[in-house]
Amino acid sequence: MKEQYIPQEIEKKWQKTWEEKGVYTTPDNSQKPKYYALSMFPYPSGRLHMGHVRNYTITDVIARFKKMNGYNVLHPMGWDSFGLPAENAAIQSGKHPAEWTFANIDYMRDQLKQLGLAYDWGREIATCKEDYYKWTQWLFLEFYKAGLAYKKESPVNWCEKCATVLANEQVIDGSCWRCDEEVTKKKLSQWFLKITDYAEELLQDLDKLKGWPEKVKTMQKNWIGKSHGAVLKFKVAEINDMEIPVFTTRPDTVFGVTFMAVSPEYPGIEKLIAPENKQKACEYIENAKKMSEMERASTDRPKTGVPLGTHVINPFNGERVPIWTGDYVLTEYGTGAVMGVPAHDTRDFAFAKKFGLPIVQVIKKHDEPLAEAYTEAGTMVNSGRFNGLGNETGKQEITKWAEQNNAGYHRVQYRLRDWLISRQRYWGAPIPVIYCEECGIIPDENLPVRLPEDVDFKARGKSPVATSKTFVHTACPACGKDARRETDTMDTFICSSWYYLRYIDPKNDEKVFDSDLVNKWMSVDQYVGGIEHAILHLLYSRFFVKFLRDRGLLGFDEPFENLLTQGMVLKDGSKMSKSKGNTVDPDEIFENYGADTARLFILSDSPPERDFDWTDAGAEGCYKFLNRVWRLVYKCHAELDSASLEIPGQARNDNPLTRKTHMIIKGITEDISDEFRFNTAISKYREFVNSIYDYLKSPEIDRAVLSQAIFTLVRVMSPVTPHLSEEIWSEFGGEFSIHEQPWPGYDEELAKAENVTIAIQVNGKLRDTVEMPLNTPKEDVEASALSREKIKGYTRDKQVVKVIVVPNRLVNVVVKG
RNA sequence: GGGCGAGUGGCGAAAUGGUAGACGCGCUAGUCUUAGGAACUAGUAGGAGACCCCUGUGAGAGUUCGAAUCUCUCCUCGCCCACCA
Repeated sequence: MKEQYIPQEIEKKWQKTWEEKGVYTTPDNSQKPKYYALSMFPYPSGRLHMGHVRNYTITDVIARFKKMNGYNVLHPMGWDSFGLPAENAAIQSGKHPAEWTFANIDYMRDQLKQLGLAYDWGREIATCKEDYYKWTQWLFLEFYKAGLAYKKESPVNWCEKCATVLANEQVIDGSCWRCDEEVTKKKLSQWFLKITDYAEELLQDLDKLKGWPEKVKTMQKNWIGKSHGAVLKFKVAEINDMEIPVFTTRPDTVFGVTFMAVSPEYPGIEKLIAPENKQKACEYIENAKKMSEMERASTDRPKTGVPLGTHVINPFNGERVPIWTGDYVLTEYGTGAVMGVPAHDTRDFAFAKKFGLPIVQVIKKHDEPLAEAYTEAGTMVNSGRFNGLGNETGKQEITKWAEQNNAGYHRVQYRLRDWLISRQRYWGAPIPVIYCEECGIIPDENLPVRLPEDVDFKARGKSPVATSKTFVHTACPACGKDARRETDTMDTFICSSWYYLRYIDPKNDEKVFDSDLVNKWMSVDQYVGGIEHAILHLLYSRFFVKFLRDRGLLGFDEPFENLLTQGMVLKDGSKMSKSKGNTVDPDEIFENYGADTARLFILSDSPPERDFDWTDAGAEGCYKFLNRVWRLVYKCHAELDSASLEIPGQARNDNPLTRKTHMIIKGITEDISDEFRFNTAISKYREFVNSIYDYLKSPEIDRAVLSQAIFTLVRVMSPVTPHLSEEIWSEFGGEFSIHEQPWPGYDEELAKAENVTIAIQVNGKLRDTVEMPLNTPKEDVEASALSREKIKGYTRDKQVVKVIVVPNRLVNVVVKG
């Protein structure tokens, strides 16, 4: 054995050997129970960052641990490789997006290999490759055939900088999720997926996801945004046969309506404008259109609006109230119109105050006059026959009356909108449809519909695909006449909504995947990734699985059984970013310390869910620890006995190091299997190393005990530091590979200390401690505690009221006087 | 404005009703050394200091024999959502 720990040498060596021997190739047919460990696959941006390192190390340790615990583990990796940066790089450098993307993939794959990740590379996929996007297109057609993919003209989110539309989920604070440009509204004809058909199930099934963080479930729940209420219909006074339906969650307040407000984009709003209000109203509507999402959405902006000069009739009391338009009313939610109840809605209150509209209180709890909108529960007043009802009962009674009198109906409303999937970009999967003058929209079954090469990447406002001379014009598959292809591509989130299914059957060129095989492997037992995907990717993937189940392709409801959302990697207390100049380059760490140090450190200081602060000193410290382990093994390598490679047996239980060995195995096993507490598991590595060093100082050393301790150490370390462990293991004749050995077991009895320290409290304050054998009977513990000199000092002249004994832990003597 | 999470040494953190600060970083002193940012030994919550002792987990109250942990009120920070009727 070498005296020096040289990670760069041993890591390269073992990476090569593992690959050659196919240690991480996952068989589909195995007697062992399956375990699917999955990291969120990366966008091939150029090189790995520390967030990737953390994500993939966490999953890797889980995968290795499960494998050692007898599972047939599937742990694949691939590339979310369509997307805008490749296209921007093409514009800047003149390289084709594919060239840029594949170069990045090659570099990053190499980095992943250097990290020593146990991937089955035979299952690698890239969403930008034909053999993958062919099936993305096929899935689109499934949606189309099921009537869940449709084209519609509507106001959509537009990012000028990216020159494309965005889904609602991709608009963050009124800005583009990718480039931060302010998002504007544009009216365009676009493709949508009808995710709203699954709103209720997506909401209900959150309850099934016991292994998901509450936080993520809450975020999805809020995003889906289910609310119960009623649609109430108000007739327009001036126009026969025209009515304005409103959605409200507070039908109980309908007697408090003092105005009606419609959004500036309300369909048919022109008809509602009286001639004398025309100029002002049109001006206001025009203005609203020009405003950005950001401005529109701002809550601290004062309410604005103009009266249209027409009125509606309240079906409940026959009152005539004016119709206004105001940009606080959202076009896309509910019916695009609201009934104004200033007394019981804060927004309506602000609106009414500003424009001097009446405020009529109809829900009452106390007798004080209203200084602001009263939104709590109470009793109905000023509400005709409904007076005196509690407002919850009132909601039902009002809705019932509306239904009986054709004035409205109960309604469940969701906030979730359909998923806008068209993108006016090149580097994505083309939407496989053809437009024919005669036949209309015809799905193109001749897949893949390949991306053309003859395009102008600098095209703005339309997809670069549309500039291709060879792509656009085609023959209609139905009638053979001239037709044109759809030139938009799909949102890349479509590609990432099903990739975990393709890993299971990555080479299938007959089908999207073999359903039996997928049903066998799914669902993903442990999914690991960043919280930033809490809504977007995770919601879309759940939707895909439910849809594919309904198409008969899948036999389960949810893709991800357990979800771990890892925290960010920080440096000096803030998020690593190029602009702040506080990034750490994984390559540098590999070069200076090796992958095992990087892996050890990124897991060691914080639990995986929490943010992790990268410090150079901490990385250095982990490197020193691995050197310390190496030195320990080197120091006693002549003593080590390869007959003791097996799991420590029950012999020599009188030896404290044997007990420690069993205790450590138990502790680490529990830390990792319960909640992936790698940080506390790693602290036990150190504790164990310290104990072994201490043992070396004892006058007599038992070779078998020492050997068992050291071989146990490298085995429990092997998921975290695979190279170092393999090296030491093989050095002493351990069977190849250490990663194919079973996880060490332990003996419950031996994993307990012989003696325990019992704390002695008086009135809850610690006063003394006493060593006692494990499981000493209560009476003996009590007697010995009371006989201690120090305790006698506290009980003298006082009355002992009671004595509480917690076995193997403490004694609390309660005294009075 | 709403929702969720967190607040413990100089720092990362342990402990989820039972001895607060495991393990580590940093720091202090020492050993070895030409020297050391290497290794090893000892120490390290604050106060007081030979020992005993007192105080201490954001603030305050409560439940309990016993609270970092449970309950209530408040403060601070972080994240998510946000004119959703």
